[in-house]
Amino acid sequence: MQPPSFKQSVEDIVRQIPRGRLMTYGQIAALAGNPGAARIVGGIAHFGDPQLPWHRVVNKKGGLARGYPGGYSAHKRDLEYDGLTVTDLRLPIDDLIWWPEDV
DNA sequence: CCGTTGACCCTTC
DNA sequence: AGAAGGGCCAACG
Repeated sequence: MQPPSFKQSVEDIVRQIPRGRLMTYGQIAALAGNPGAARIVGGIAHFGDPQLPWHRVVNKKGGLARGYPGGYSAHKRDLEYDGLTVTDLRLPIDDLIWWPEDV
């Protein structure tokens, strides 16, 4: 059987991000088998499955997503709904970053 | 098949 | 500390 497409892998990973935890685009890309394809993850975020918790995906700086529908406010609100605290459009990713292995 | 695109990342000024 | 540029690679038309 053929390996799942990159897009498929990314969506599968995002789906597993637990509430209150975060992952970076580059991190997801690497787990999906393509380190460096962080931009692709962003593209999937925009055109991929809207049901997935994309609000738990942030960039390496811990900053909110640029093209998030509704803007930073919407993204921030969704994160706070997960119990997180957003300060100045940024997050303490060092403490919130999550890896599937942490399960 | 080829060119363009992008919710990024890294190095450098 | 912030701004600018180049690189990266799959998806899409």
